[in-house]
Amino acid sequence: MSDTAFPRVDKRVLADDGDALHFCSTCAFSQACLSQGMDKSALMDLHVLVEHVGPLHAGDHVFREGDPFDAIAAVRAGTVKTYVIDADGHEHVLGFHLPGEVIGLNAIDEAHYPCNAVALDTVMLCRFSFPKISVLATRVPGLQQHLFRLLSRDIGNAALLAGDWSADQRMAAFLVGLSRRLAARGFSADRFQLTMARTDIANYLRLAPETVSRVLKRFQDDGLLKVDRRELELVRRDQLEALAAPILRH
Amino acid sequence: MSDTAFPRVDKRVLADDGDALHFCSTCAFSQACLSQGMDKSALMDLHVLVEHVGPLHAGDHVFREGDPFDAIAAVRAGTVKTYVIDADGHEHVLGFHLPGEVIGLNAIDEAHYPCNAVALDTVMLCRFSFPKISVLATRVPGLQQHLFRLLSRDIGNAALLAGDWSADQRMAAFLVGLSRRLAARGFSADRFQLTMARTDIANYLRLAPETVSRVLKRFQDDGLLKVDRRELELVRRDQLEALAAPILRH
DNA sequence: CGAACACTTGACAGCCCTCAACGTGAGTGG
DNA sequence: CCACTCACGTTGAGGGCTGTCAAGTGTTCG
Repeated sequence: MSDTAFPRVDKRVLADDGDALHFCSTCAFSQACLSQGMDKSALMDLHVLVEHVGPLHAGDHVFREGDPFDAIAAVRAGTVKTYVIDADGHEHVLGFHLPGEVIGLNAIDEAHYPCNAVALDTVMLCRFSFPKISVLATRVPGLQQHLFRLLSRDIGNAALLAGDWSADQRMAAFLVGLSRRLAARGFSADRFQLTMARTDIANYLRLAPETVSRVLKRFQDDGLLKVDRRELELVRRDQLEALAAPILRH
Repeated sequence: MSDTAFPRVDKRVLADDGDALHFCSTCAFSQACLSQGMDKSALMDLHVLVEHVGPLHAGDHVFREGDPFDAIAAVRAGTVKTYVIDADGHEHVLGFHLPGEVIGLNAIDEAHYPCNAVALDTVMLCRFSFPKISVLATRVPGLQQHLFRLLSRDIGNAALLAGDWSADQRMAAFLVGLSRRLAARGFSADRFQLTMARTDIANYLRLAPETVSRVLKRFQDDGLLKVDRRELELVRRDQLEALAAPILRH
């Protein structure tokens, strides 16, 4: 049996935060609740539906490839890495998921998780039973629409790094993308911690770890950024944006 | 104004094929209708909803990047290529869409099509207004579930070619994938026509057109396949599958 | 028949991977 | 407090895959 947080029975449930109208302000569904006209009764239904899971610690798995799919989850705190191991034993990182982002959407089709998900630091999750949220979505059009949009967005995101970009472009796009997503959640856009190892970045960008090191060093030598271990400061955001522009497309 | 089939008013509507219970046997939604327990009344609703568009001819656009999104479409016949033009003017092919497959799903999030879609040969489409099919999906859980699965599947597909695979692996995965999809629609798995140019394949696999030529030639010299212009025969499917295995993953 | 286009073939170079060695910081036990 | 260990990260040298450039061939269409 996989030692994951989802299939296990003894998941830790925290029910102490938020009331019916203001719970999960950092949640991926809060915007849907507030803006798409979800009424008080629907909000209560979603509140009852959610299970708060965590804290998970670095190295803990949320789910593993092949686990039966029964729930999606919104990251509330920390970073989750999704990845697969290919036939040659090499790791491919599919994505890093920050607070407010949803994992598990790519499992709907096959009814099994097609990848692994692991916590990179201390992670808190909101778990949504997919059968239950689907039923709720039929009664709450705003929620259905939000799910459609989340799924649609992931299609675009998955295609972003598929191009044959240079190592510099990939690294710039990664850093700028990270910065934008952090900023959207209220974190600093110019100074932040890399929660993942160089090897993880390399496996995400499809580069060798050595190349990641070299590019970061060159970016620093060129004054584009300052990097100290996993501490990062974007100095010349404009130049990084310019490098990343063909990938991020806006 | 874009000269596309969707936004235009004068789309050709064909209502001559199929009755209420058997229409669109090649349609991407037929499985949903039949297997997910869609009742007769729901089927009628879907029948009323669909608009048959076409025939489009090679070079005709279904939609263009930036067009306002209002509908998804199932390919009924022919091949549709989706692509974007990057800041440097280079074309990136996002995918080739065969009969039974759905285009436009990646447009839901931004409410505008994020890419272009063009017919590679004579194409017939089933157009579904997205607002309307969404409403119908709230009444027909099987349809909602089918839409979720279609979206989820595209996330996985978009990630397939993202790895740093060799030219041989990419080409093998492309051919095997094409063969499987054609076979699933009742076409021959071992002999088929490439409906796209070498350049299109190259822009899809992120290779140079010259590399596509060279790999195809080498595959032919090694007895893996026979290729004559756009006519293709897979001779050693097992070896191609082996090459593609790490990418296709099953 | 000529032009445009798609495709093929060849020579060469560059980017990045591989392999190897070294440096560094955190945690551990003495 | 210090030596040790180990994972992580950096730096250097060399080579292979594939892109680029160029020229040539074949086909379609006006």
